[in-house]
Amino acid sequence: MTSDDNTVNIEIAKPRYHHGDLRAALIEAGLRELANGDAGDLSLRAIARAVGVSATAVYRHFADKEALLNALCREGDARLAEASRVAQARAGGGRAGFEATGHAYVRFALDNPALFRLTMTRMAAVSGSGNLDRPGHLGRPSEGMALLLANVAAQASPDASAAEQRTMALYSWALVHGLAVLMLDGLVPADDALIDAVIASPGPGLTT
Amino acid sequence: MTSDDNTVNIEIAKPRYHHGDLRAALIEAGLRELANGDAGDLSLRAIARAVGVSATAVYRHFADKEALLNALCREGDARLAEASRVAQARAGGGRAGFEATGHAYVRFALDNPALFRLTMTRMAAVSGSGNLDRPGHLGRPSEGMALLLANVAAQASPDASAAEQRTMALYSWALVHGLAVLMLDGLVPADDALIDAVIASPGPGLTT
DNA sequence: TGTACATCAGTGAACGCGCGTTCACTGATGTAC
DNA sequence: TGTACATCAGTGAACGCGCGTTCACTGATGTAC
Repeated sequence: MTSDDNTVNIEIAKPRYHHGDLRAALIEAGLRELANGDAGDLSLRAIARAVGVSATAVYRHFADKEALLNALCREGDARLAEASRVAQARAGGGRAGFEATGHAYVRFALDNPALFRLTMTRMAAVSGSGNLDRPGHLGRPSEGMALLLANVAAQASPDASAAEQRTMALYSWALVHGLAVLMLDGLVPADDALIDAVIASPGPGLTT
Repeated sequence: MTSDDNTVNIEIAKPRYHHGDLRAALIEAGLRELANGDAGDLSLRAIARAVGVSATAVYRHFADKEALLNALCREGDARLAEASRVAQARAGGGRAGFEATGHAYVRFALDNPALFRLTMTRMAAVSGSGNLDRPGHLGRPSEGMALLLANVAAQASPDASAAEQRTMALYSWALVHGLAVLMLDGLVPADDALIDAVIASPGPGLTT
Protein backbone atom coordinates (compact mmCIF):
# COMPACT_ATOMS: atom_id res chain seq x y z
CA MET A 1 0.00 0.00 0.00
CA THR A 2 2.73 2.44 -0.90
CA SER A 3 0.86 3.97 -3.75
CA ASP A 4 -0.70 7.43 -3.83
CA ASP A 5 -3.80 6.03 -2.32
CA ASN A 6 -5.45 9.11 -0.96
CA THR A 7 -8.72 8.14 -2.54
CA VAL A 8 -11.04 5.80 -0.80
CA ASN A 9 -10.29 2.73 -2.79
CA ILE A 10 -13.73 1.33 -3.07
CA GLU A 11 -13.37 -2.15 -4.41
CA ILE A 12 -16.29 -2.12 -6.70
CA ALA A 13 -17.69 -5.57 -7.07
CA LYS A 14 -16.84 -6.71 -10.53
CA PRO A 15 -19.90 -6.06 -12.63
CA ARG A 16 -20.20 -9.73 -13.22
CA TYR A 17 -23.55 -11.31 -13.20
CA HIS A 18 -23.97 -13.27 -10.01
CA HIS A 19 -27.45 -13.85 -8.76
CA GLY A 20 -30.88 -14.16 -10.17
CA ASP A 21 -32.18 -15.15 -13.51
CA LEU A 22 -29.64 -14.48 -16.22
CA ARG A 23 -32.09 -15.53 -18.88
CA ALA A 24 -34.50 -12.83 -17.81
CA ALA A 25 -31.68 -10.31 -17.46
CA LEU A 26 -30.54 -11.02 -21.01
CA ILE A 27 -34.02 -10.47 -22.37
CA GLU A 28 -34.33 -7.26 -20.42
CA ALA A 29 -30.99 -6.07 -21.74
CA GLY A 30 -32.03 -7.04 -25.25
CA LEU A 31 -35.12 -4.90 -24.92
CA ARG A 32 -33.01 -2.04 -23.63
CA GLU A 33 -30.67 -2.38 -26.59
CA LEU A 34 -33.62 -2.39 -28.92
CA ALA A 35 -34.98 0.70 -27.22
CA ASN A 36 -31.89 2.73 -28.09
CA GLY A 37 -31.27 0.69 -31.06
CA ASP A 38 -31.38 0.35 -34.71
CA ALA A 39 -33.04 -3.01 -35.13
CA GLY A 40 -30.60 -4.84 -37.36
CA ASP A 41 -27.55 -4.10 -35.25
CA LEU A 42 -28.61 -6.10 -32.24
CA SER A 43 -25.80 -8.53 -31.46
CA LEU A 44 -25.54 -11.32 -28.97
CA ARG A 45 -22.26 -9.93 -27.73
CA ALA A 46 -23.76 -6.50 -27.14
CA ILE A 47 -26.53 -7.96 -25.04
CA ALA A 48 -24.10 -10.01 -22.97
CA ARG A 49 -21.94 -6.93 -22.53
CA ALA A 50 -24.93 -4.93 -21.35
CA VAL A 51 -25.62 -7.47 -18.65
CA GLY A 52 -21.97 -7.63 -17.69
CA VAL A 53 -21.46 -11.21 -18.63
CA SER A 54 -19.26 -12.98 -21.12
CA ALA A 55 -20.75 -13.67 -24.51
CA THR A 56 -20.30 -17.33 -23.82
CA ALA A 57 -22.63 -17.27 -20.85
CA VAL A 58 -25.54 -16.65 -23.16
CA TYR A 59 -25.24 -20.16 -24.50
CA ARG A 60 -26.07 -21.51 -21.08
CA HIS A 61 -29.60 -20.12 -21.58
CA PHE A 62 -30.20 -19.95 -25.30
CA ALA A 63 -29.25 -22.39 -27.99
CA ASP A 64 -27.96 -19.60 -30.18
CA LYS A 65 -28.54 -16.01 -31.19
CA GLU A 66 -31.69 -16.99 -33.05
CA ALA A 67 -33.24 -18.35 -29.86
CA LEU A 68 -32.46 -15.16 -27.98
CA LEU A 69 -34.06 -13.03 -30.68
CA ASN A 70 -37.09 -15.27 -30.72
CA ALA A 71 -37.48 -14.76 -26.99
CA LEU A 72 -37.38 -11.01 -27.57
CA CYS A 73 -40.01 -11.42 -30.24
CA ARG A 74 -42.30 -13.22 -27.81
CA GLU A 75 -41.73 -10.57 -25.21
CA GLY A 76 -42.58 -7.86 -27.72
CA ASP A 77 -45.79 -9.60 -28.56
CA ALA A 78 -46.69 -9.93 -24.89
CA ARG A 79 -46.08 -6.24 -24.31
CA LEU A 80 -48.15 -5.27 -27.28
CA ALA A 81 -50.92 -7.48 -25.94
CA GLU A 82 -50.68 -5.80 -22.56
CA ALA A 83 -50.92 -2.36 -24.16
CA SER A 84 -53.99 -3.51 -26.04
CA ARG A 85 -55.58 -4.83 -22.87
CA VAL A 86 -55.06 -1.55 -21.10
CA ALA A 87 -56.55 0.40 -23.99
CA GLN A 88 -59.48 -1.96 -24.19
CA ALA A 89 -60.18 -1.72 -20.48
CA ARG A 90 -60.32 2.05 -20.73
CA ALA A 91 -62.47 2.25 -23.81
CA GLY A 92 -64.88 -0.62 -23.47
CA GLY A 93 -66.15 -2.50 -26.48
CA GLY A 94 -67.68 -1.64 -29.82
CA ARG A 95 -66.30 0.99 -32.11
CA ALA A 96 -64.58 2.78 -29.24
CA GLY A 97 -62.81 -0.42 -28.33
CA PHE A 98 -61.56 -0.86 -31.86
CA GLU A 99 -60.34 2.69 -32.08
CA ALA A 100 -58.62 2.45 -28.73
CA THR A 101 -56.81 -0.80 -29.45
CA GLY A 102 -55.92 0.45 -32.90
CA HIS A 103 -54.42 3.59 -31.50
CA ALA A 104 -52.58 1.59 -28.86
CA TYR A 105 -51.16 -0.62 -31.60
CA VAL A 106 -49.71 2.31 -33.50
CA ARG A 107 -48.49 3.99 -30.32
CA PHE A 108 -46.75 0.83 -29.27
CA ALA A 109 -44.95 0.71 -32.59
CA LEU A 110 -43.87 4.33 -32.31
CA ASP A 111 -42.72 3.90 -28.72
CA ASN A 112 -40.84 0.69 -29.44
CA PRO A 113 -39.78 0.89 -33.05
CA ALA A 114 -37.03 -1.69 -33.09
CA LEU A 115 -38.89 -4.09 -30.84
CA PHE A 116 -42.03 -3.74 -32.93
CA ARG A 117 -40.13 -4.46 -36.11
CA LEU A 118 -38.36 -7.44 -34.65
CA THR A 119 -41.58 -8.80 -33.23
CA MET A 120 -43.53 -8.55 -36.46
CA THR A 121 -40.71 -9.74 -38.61
CA ARG A 122 -40.21 -12.87 -36.54
CA MET A 123 -43.70 -13.57 -35.35
CA ALA A 124 -44.65 -15.89 -38.17
CA ALA A 125 -41.55 -18.00 -37.70
CA VAL A 126 -41.82 -18.03 -33.94
CA SER A 127 -45.46 -18.97 -33.63
CA GLY A 128 -45.75 -21.10 -36.72
CA SER A 129 -46.71 -19.13 -39.73
CA GLY A 130 -49.59 -16.71 -39.82
CA ASN A 131 -52.84 -18.32 -38.92
CA LEU A 132 -55.32 -15.74 -40.03
CA ASP A 133 -56.26 -18.41 -42.52
CA ARG A 134 -56.94 -21.16 -40.07
CA PRO A 135 -60.48 -22.07 -40.95
CA GLY A 136 -62.92 -21.23 -38.20
CA HIS A 137 -60.46 -18.86 -36.61
CA LEU A 138 -60.88 -15.17 -36.82
CA GLY A 139 -57.18 -15.19 -36.42
CA ARG A 140 -54.82 -14.85 -33.54
CA PRO A 141 -51.58 -14.46 -35.37
CA SER A 142 -50.14 -13.22 -32.14
CA GLU A 143 -51.34 -12.49 -28.69
CA GLY A 144 -50.81 -8.82 -29.41
CA MET A 145 -53.27 -8.80 -32.27
CA ALA A 146 -56.01 -10.76 -30.60
CA LEU A 147 -57.87 -7.84 -29.06
CA LEU A 148 -57.78 -5.64 -32.10
CA LEU A 149 -59.18 -8.43 -34.22
CA ALA A 150 -61.79 -9.35 -31.63
CA ASN A 151 -63.05 -5.79 -31.65
CA VAL A 152 -63.43 -5.84 -35.38
CA ALA A 153 -65.31 -9.10 -35.21
CA ALA A 154 -67.63 -7.71 -32.57
CA GLN A 155 -68.52 -4.90 -34.93
CA ALA A 156 -69.24 -6.99 -37.96
CA SER A 157 -72.84 -7.05 -39.00
CA PRO A 158 -74.45 -10.25 -37.73
CA ASP A 159 -75.38 -11.47 -41.17
CA ALA A 160 -71.78 -11.32 -42.44
CA SER A 161 -70.32 -14.60 -43.55
CA ALA A 162 -67.25 -16.00 -41.89
CA ALA A 163 -65.22 -15.03 -44.92
CA GLU A 164 -66.55 -11.49 -44.81
CA GLN A 165 -65.70 -11.23 -41.15
CA ARG A 166 -62.23 -12.47 -41.84
CA THR A 167 -61.76 -9.94 -44.59
CA MET A 168 -62.99 -7.21 -42.28
CA ALA A 169 -60.56 -8.22 -39.58
CA LEU A 170 -57.68 -8.30 -42.00
CA TYR A 171 -58.75 -4.95 -43.41
CA SER A 172 -58.59 -3.32 -40.00
CA TRP A 173 -55.36 -4.97 -39.10
CA ALA A 174 -53.77 -3.90 -42.35
CA LEU A 175 -54.98 -0.35 -41.86
CA VAL A 176 -53.51 -0.05 -38.41
CA HIS A 177 -50.35 -1.96 -39.21
CA GLY A 178 -49.73 0.08 -42.32
CA LEU A 179 -50.18 3.31 -40.42
CA ALA A 180 -47.68 2.13 -37.83
CA VAL A 181 -45.07 1.13 -40.40
CA LEU A 182 -45.43 4.27 -42.50
CA MET A 183 -44.89 6.38 -39.41
CA LEU A 184 -42.00 4.21 -38.28
CA ASP A 185 -40.32 4.64 -41.63
CA GLY A 186 -40.80 8.39 -41.51
CA LEU A 187 -43.02 8.45 -44.57
CA VAL A 188 -45.84 9.94 -42.56
CA PRO A 189 -45.51 12.25 -39.55
CA ALA A 190 -45.87 10.37 -36.29
CA ASP A 191 -48.74 12.37 -34.90
CA ASP A 192 -51.39 11.18 -32.48
CA ALA A 193 -54.09 13.35 -33.99
CA LEU A 194 -53.33 11.86 -37.38
CA ILE A 195 -53.55 8.36 -35.99
CA ASP A 196 -56.96 9.10 -34.56
CA ALA A 197 -58.16 10.79 -37.72
CA VAL A 198 -57.27 7.80 -39.84
CA ILE A 199 -58.67 5.22 -37.45
CA ALA A 200 -61.90 7.14 -37.01
CA SER A 201 -62.28 7.77 -40.73
CA PRO A 202 -65.08 5.98 -42.56
CA GLY A 203 -62.57 5.21 -45.26
CA PRO A 204 -63.08 5.52 -48.98
CA GLY A 205 -65.89 2.97 -48.89
CA LEU A 206 -67.55 1.81 -52.07
CA THR A 207 -68.42 4.46 -54.59
CA THR A 208 -68.76 1.95 -57.39
CA MET B 1 3.42 -26.75 -73.27
CA THR B 2 4.48 -30.07 -71.91
CA SER B 3 1.46 -30.49 -69.75
CA ASP B 4 -1.41 -32.89 -70.30
CA ASP B 5 -3.11 -30.37 -72.42
CA ASN B 6 -5.54 -32.46 -74.35
CA THR B 7 -8.35 -30.13 -73.51
CA VAL B 8 -8.98 -27.10 -75.60
CA ASN B 9 -7.56 -24.54 -73.29
CA ILE B 10 -10.02 -21.82 -73.81
CA GLU B 11 -8.58 -18.76 -72.23
CA ILE B 12 -11.72 -17.36 -70.78
CA ALA B 13 -11.55 -13.64 -70.60
CA LYS B 14 -11.21 -12.75 -66.99
CA PRO B 15 -14.64 -11.82 -65.80
CA ARG B 16 -13.41 -8.37 -65.02
CA TYR B 17 -15.60 -5.49 -65.73
CA HIS B 18 -14.34 -3.72 -68.78
CA HIS B 19 -16.80 -1.72 -70.75
CA GLY B 20 -19.97 0.17 -70.18
CA ASP B 21 -21.45 1.80 -67.20
CA LEU B 22 -20.20 0.23 -64.01
CA ARG B 23 -22.48 2.39 -61.96
CA ALA B 24 -25.51 0.96 -63.71
CA ALA B 25 -24.09 -2.56 -63.50
CA LEU B 26 -23.63 -2.21 -59.76
CA ILE B 27 -27.21 -1.11 -59.29
CA GLU B 28 -28.41 -3.97 -61.43
CA ALA B 29 -26.34 -6.43 -59.42
CA GLY B 30 -27.63 -4.93 -56.21
CA LEU B 31 -31.18 -5.51 -57.38
CA ARG B 32 -30.30 -9.06 -58.28
CA GLU B 33 -28.79 -9.63 -54.86
CA LEU B 34 -31.92 -8.20 -53.28
CA ALA B 35 -34.03 -10.49 -55.41
CA ASN B 36 -32.44 -13.60 -53.97
CA GLY B 37 -31.67 -11.88 -50.82
CA ASP B 38 -32.52 -11.31 -47.30
CA ALA B 39 -32.58 -7.55 -47.10
CA GLY B 40 -30.19 -6.85 -44.26
CA ASP B 41 -27.37 -8.97 -45.62
CA LEU B 42 -26.71 -6.87 -48.67
CA SER B 43 -23.05 -5.95 -48.66
CA LEU B 44 -21.01 -3.70 -50.86
CA ARG B 45 -18.47 -6.44 -51.37
CA ALA B 46 -21.13 -8.90 -52.47
CA ILE B 47 -22.41 -6.50 -55.09
CA ALA B 48 -18.92 -5.83 -56.40
CA ARG B 49 -18.28 -9.56 -56.49
CA ALA B 50 -21.48 -10.11 -58.45
CA VAL B 51 -20.34 -7.67 -61.10
CA GLY B 52 -16.86 -9.19 -61.18
CA VAL B 53 -15.08 -6.14 -59.95
CA SER B 54 -12.99 -5.37 -56.93
CA ALA B 55 -14.78 -3.91 -53.93
CA THR B 56 -12.62 -0.87 -54.28
CA ALA B 57 -13.98 -0.07 -57.71
CA VAL B 58 -17.33 0.77 -56.20
CA TYR B 59 -15.85 3.87 -54.64
CA ARG B 60 -15.18 5.25 -58.08
CA HIS B 61 -18.96 5.58 -58.50
CA PHE B 62 -20.44 5.88 -55.03
CA ALA B 63 -19.17 7.82 -52.06
CA ASP B 64 -19.79 4.88 -49.78
CA LYS B 65 -22.10 1.95 -49.14
CA GLU B 66 -24.84 4.30 -48.03
CA ALA B 67 -24.86 6.02 -51.40
CA LEU B 68 -25.12 2.70 -53.22
CA LEU B 69 -28.08 1.65 -51.10
CA ASN B 70 -29.74 4.99 -51.65
CA ALA B 71 -29.43 4.50 -55.38
CA LEU B 72 -31.10 1.10 -55.00
CA CYS B 73 -33.85 2.76 -53.02
CA ARG B 74 -34.48 5.24 -55.79
CA GLU B 75 -34.52 2.47 -58.34
CA GLY B 76 -37.03 0.54 -56.25
CA ASP B 77 -39.26 3.56 -56.09
CA ALA B 78 -39.04 4.05 -59.83
CA ARG B 79 -39.98 0.44 -60.46
CA LEU B 80 -42.90 0.62 -58.11
CA ALA B 81 -44.02 3.74 -59.95
CA GLU B 82 -43.75 1.95 -63.25
CA ALA B 83 -45.84 -0.96 -61.96
CA SER B 84 -48.46 1.52 -60.79
CA ARG B 85 -48.52 3.22 -64.16
CA VAL B 86 -49.07 -0.06 -65.93
CA ALA B 87 -51.89 -0.99 -63.59
CA GLN B 88 -53.46 2.41 -63.95
CA ALA B 89 -53.31 2.30 -67.72
CA ARG B 90 -55.13 -1.03 -67.72
CA ALA B 91 -57.80 -0.08 -65.25
CA GLY B 92 -58.55 3.53 -65.97
CA GLY B 93 -59.54 5.93 -63.25
CA GLY B 94 -62.05 6.01 -60.42
CA ARG B 95 -62.53 3.15 -58.02
CA ALA B 96 -61.14 0.64 -60.52
CA GLY B 97 -57.99 2.70 -60.80
CA PHE B 98 -57.55 2.74 -57.05
CA GLU B 99 -58.07 -0.97 -56.75
CA ALA B 100 -55.69 -1.69 -59.59
CA THR B 101 -52.90 0.50 -58.29
CA GLY B 102 -53.45 -0.83 -54.79
CA HIS B 103 -53.20 -4.39 -55.98
CA ALA B 104 -50.12 -3.53 -58.00
CA TYR B 105 -48.55 -2.02 -54.89
CA VAL B 106 -49.01 -5.18 -52.86
CA ARG B 107 -47.93 -7.38 -55.75
CA PHE B 108 -44.80 -5.36 -56.19
CA ALA B 109 -43.97 -5.85 -52.53
CA LEU B 110 -44.54 -9.59 -52.77
CA ASP B 111 -42.51 -9.90 -55.95
CA ASN B 112 -39.65 -7.79 -54.62
CA PRO B 113 -39.67 -8.24 -50.88
CA ALA B 114 -36.17 -7.11 -50.07
CA LEU B 115 -36.22 -4.27 -52.56
CA PHE B 116 -39.58 -3.10 -51.29
CA ARG B 117 -38.35 -3.10 -47.72
CA LEU B 118 -35.18 -1.29 -48.55
CA THR B 119 -37.05 1.26 -50.62
CA MET B 120 -39.62 2.06 -47.96
CA THR B 121 -37.15 2.02 -45.14
CA ARG B 122 -34.86 4.51 -46.87
CA MET B 123 -37.34 6.59 -48.81
CA ALA B 124 -37.80 9.24 -46.16
CA ALA B 125 -34.08 9.76 -45.76
CA VAL B 126 -33.41 9.69 -49.48
CA SER B 127 -36.08 12.10 -50.59
CA GLY B 128 -36.16 14.32 -47.53
CA SER B 129 -38.55 13.13 -44.91
CA GLY B 130 -42.14 12.21 -45.64
CA ASN B 131 -44.04 15.00 -47.20
CA LEU B 132 -47.59 13.85 -46.81
CA ASP B 133 -47.80 16.76 -44.43
CA ARG B 134 -46.66 19.43 -46.82
CA PRO B 135 -49.60 21.77 -46.73
CA GLY B 136 -51.45 21.90 -50.00
CA HIS B 137 -49.94 18.63 -51.11
CA LEU B 138 -51.98 15.51 -51.24
CA GLY B 139 -48.64 13.88 -50.80
CA ARG B 140 -46.06 12.42 -53.07
CA PRO B 141 -43.83 10.77 -50.55
CA SER B 142 -42.33 8.89 -53.41
CA GLU B 143 -42.85 8.58 -57.10
CA GLY B 144 -44.17 5.10 -56.50
CA MET B 145 -46.99 6.30 -54.31
CA ALA B 146 -48.14 9.17 -56.44
CA LEU B 147 -50.65 7.27 -58.53
CA LEU B 148 -52.25 5.42 -55.67
CA LEU B 149 -52.75 8.63 -53.80
CA ALA B 150 -54.01 10.45 -56.87
CA ASN B 151 -56.65 7.80 -57.34
CA VAL B 152 -57.84 8.21 -53.81
CA ALA B 153 -58.02 11.95 -54.23
CA ALA B 154 -60.05 11.56 -57.40
CA GLN B 155 -62.57 9.54 -55.47
CA ALA B 156 -63.00 11.91 -52.60
CA SER B 157 -66.37 13.58 -52.43
CA PRO B 158 -66.09 17.07 -53.86
CA ASP B 159 -67.16 18.74 -50.65
CA ALA B 160 -64.41 17.15 -48.61
CA SER B 161 -61.97 19.53 -47.00
CA ALA B 162 -58.29 19.35 -47.82
CA ALA B 163 -57.67 17.76 -44.43
CA GLU B 164 -60.34 15.15 -45.08
CA GLN B 165 -58.85 14.35 -48.43
CA ARG B 166 -55.46 14.01 -46.88
CA THR B 167 -56.80 11.67 -44.26
CA MET B 168 -58.50 9.64 -46.92
CA ALA B 169 -55.31 9.33 -48.92
CA LEU B 170 -53.34 8.28 -45.90
CA TYR B 171 -56.07 5.82 -44.97
CA SER B 172 -55.84 4.08 -48.30
CA TRP B 173 -52.10 4.13 -48.37
CA ALA B 174 -51.93 2.64 -44.88
CA LEU B 175 -54.41 -0.05 -45.84
CA VAL B 176 -52.46 -1.14 -48.86
CA HIS B 177 -49.06 -0.75 -47.24
CA GLY B 178 -50.15 -2.70 -44.19
CA LEU B 179 -51.48 -5.50 -46.30
CA ALA B 180 -48.20 -5.67 -48.15
CA VAL B 181 -46.10 -5.76 -45.01
CA LEU B 182 -48.26 -8.32 -43.22
CA MET B 183 -47.98 -10.61 -46.22
CA LEU B 184 -44.26 -9.97 -46.52
CA ASP B 185 -43.78 -10.92 -42.90
CA GLY B 186 -45.79 -14.08 -43.33
CA LEU B 187 -48.47 -13.00 -40.89
CA VAL B 188 -51.11 -13.24 -43.58
CA PRO B 189 -51.10 -15.62 -46.53
CA ALA B 190 -49.83 -13.95 -49.69
CA ASP B 191 -52.86 -14.57 -51.82
CA ASP B 192 -54.09 -12.48 -54.74
CA ALA B 193 -57.73 -13.17 -54.00
CA LEU B 194 -57.23 -11.99 -50.46
CA ILE B 195 -55.56 -8.81 -51.67
CA ASP B 196 -58.51 -8.08 -53.89
CA ALA B 197 -61.04 -8.91 -51.20
CA VAL B 198 -59.46 -6.48 -48.78
CA ILE B 199 -58.98 -3.69 -51.27
CA ALA B 200 -62.53 -4.03 -52.56
CA SER B 201 -64.01 -4.23 -49.08
CA PRO B 202 -66.10 -1.32 -47.88
CA GLY B 203 -64.24 -1.56 -44.60
CA PRO B 204 -65.70 -1.43 -41.14
CA GLY B 205 -67.00 2.06 -41.73
CA LEU B 206 -68.67 4.03 -39.00
CA THR B 207 -71.14 2.18 -36.83
CA THR B 208 -71.03 4.83 -34.10
C1' DT C 1 -21.44 -31.90 11.46
C1' DG C 2 -18.01 -33.06 8.11
C1' DT C 3 -16.30 -34.83 3.95
C1' DA C 4 -16.44 -36.46 -1.18
C1' DC C 5 -18.21 -35.62 -5.13
C1' DA C 6 -21.34 -34.35 -9.08
C1' DT C 7 -23.56 -30.55 -11.14
C1' DC C 8 -23.80 -26.37 -13.19
C1' DA C 9 -23.24 -21.50 -14.46
C1' DG C 10 -20.00 -18.93 -15.36
C1' DT C 11 -14.90 -17.64 -17.52
C1' DG C 12 -11.36 -16.01 -21.17
C1' DA C 13 -8.81 -17.35 -25.16
C1' DA C 14 -9.26 -18.57 -29.64
C1' DC C 15 -11.32 -19.73 -34.29
C1' DG C 16 -12.54 -18.09 -38.83
C1' DC C 17 -15.35 -14.91 -41.15
C1' DG C 18 -16.89 -11.05 -43.95
C1' DC C 19 -17.28 -6.50 -43.63
C1' DG C 20 -16.34 -1.15 -45.09
C1' DT C 21 -12.74 1.50 -46.16
C1' DT C 22 -7.73 3.29 -47.18
C1' DC C 23 -3.76 3.17 -49.82
C1' DA C 24 -0.36 3.33 -53.34
C1' DC C 25 -0.39 1.38 -57.62
C1' DT C 26 -1.08 0.43 -62.85
C1' DG C 27 -2.37 0.44 -67.29
C1' DA C 28 -5.46 2.05 -70.79
C1' DT C 29 -7.55 6.17 -72.98
C1' DG C 30 -7.58 10.56 -74.87
C1' DT C 31 -5.64 15.11 -75.74
C1' DA C 32 -1.96 18.84 -77.07
C1' DC C 33 1.42 19.93 -79.90
C1' DT D 1 1.31 10.73 -87.87
C1' DG D 2 3.96 10.46 -83.74
C1' DT D 3 5.25 11.52 -79.20
C1' DA D 4 4.58 13.32 -74.17
C1' DC D 5 1.71 13.61 -70.84
C1' DA D 6 -2.51 14.06 -67.83
C1' DT D 7 -6.61 11.76 -66.59
C1' DC D 8 -9.15 8.21 -64.89
C1' DA D 9 -11.13 3.68 -63.80
C1' DG D 10 -9.67 -0.01 -62.32
C1' DT D 11 -6.32 -3.29 -59.10
C1' DG D 12 -4.84 -6.10 -54.81
C1' DA D 13 -2.95 -5.82 -50.29
C1' DA D 14 -3.88 -4.31 -45.97
C1' DC D 15 -6.24 -2.08 -41.90
C1' DG D 16 -9.09 -2.76 -37.88
C1' DC D 17 -13.46 -4.28 -36.45
C1' DG D 18 -17.13 -6.91 -34.31
C1' DC D 19 -19.39 -10.84 -34.97
C1' DG D 20 -21.24 -15.98 -33.60
C1' DT D 21 -19.54 -19.86 -31.86
C1' DT D 22 -16.20 -23.61 -29.79
C1' DC D 23 -13.32 -25.08 -26.28
C1' DA D 24 -11.27 -26.51 -22.08
C1' DC D 25 -11.48 -24.52 -17.80
C1' DT D 26 -12.91 -23.05 -12.84
C1' DG D 27 -15.07 -22.26 -8.83
C1' DA D 28 -19.28 -22.11 -6.27
C1' DT D 29 -23.44 -24.78 -4.86
C1' DG D 30 -25.89 -28.58 -3.29
C1' DT D 31 -26.44 -33.43 -2.23
C1' DA D 32 -25.22 -38.33 -0.27
C1' DC D 33 -23.50 -40.63 3.26
